[in-house]
Amino acid sequence: MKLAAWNVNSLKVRLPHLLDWLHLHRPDVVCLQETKTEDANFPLAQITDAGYKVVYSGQKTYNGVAILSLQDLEDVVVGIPDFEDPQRRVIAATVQGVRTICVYVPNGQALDSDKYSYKLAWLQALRAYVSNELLTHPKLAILGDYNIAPADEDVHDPKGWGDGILVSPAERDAFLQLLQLGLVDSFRLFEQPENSYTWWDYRMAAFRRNMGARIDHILLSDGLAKLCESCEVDVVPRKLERPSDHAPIIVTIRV
DNA sequence: ATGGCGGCTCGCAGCCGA
Repeated sequence: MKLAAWNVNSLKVRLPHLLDWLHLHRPDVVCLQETKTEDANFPLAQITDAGYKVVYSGQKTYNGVAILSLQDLEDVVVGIPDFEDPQRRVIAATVQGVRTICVYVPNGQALDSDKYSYKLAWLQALRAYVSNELLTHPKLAILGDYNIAPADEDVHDPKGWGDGILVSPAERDAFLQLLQLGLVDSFRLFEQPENSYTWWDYRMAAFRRNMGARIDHILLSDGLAKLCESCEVDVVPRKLERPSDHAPIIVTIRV
């Protein structure tokens, strides 16, 4: 079973890339972030024609998440229960017994911004949600854009990033607290190339120079982690014309 | 590095992303 996460930065613009990628890799489940698409405008026919079932929660301009699946999507939950949030950042569904939570964690903008406090509060709410989900779902995967680089090795220039957004101690602590619920960062289960990232700024030829950050993650419960056979970043779509600034990541689970 | 890019909006400039 292949599960993937991809921040597409506008589903409308990236639909051709996504469809090509679906046909090439045939992942069982794909979690999309930053669809930036209202539900009424979701490209349902194109996704369905590609052989995928899909659930989504979107809005105009910002945010928006979706889960695509070859098999049925059951017990769909939108948002974080008991957490008021007008921003469409979370959707969950069960596929073949795997509870799948698609997340688009707030960016935070800067440490002195209101958006940063929102990010930390949001992560706290996510933690409570996941903690509860683990009680009933031993096979749990949380896939998406976390907007957190967990360690210095996850940014191209740790000194340059300092304690800023994406790497600040409070954000990294929030990420660690998620792991401490009984989750693992699937990427680090395996030997990986040095300087592996999932996002590169559009500016400064950052991709060509591999000036990136690893901020997209697939966290697995212990029950899934022991069945996990691989985790890889696919940088190929980042090389296309008009790419998303994020690359997709894929895990393979033995089922 | 903090800008440069790119996507968005009842746009024609400014916000936001990361």
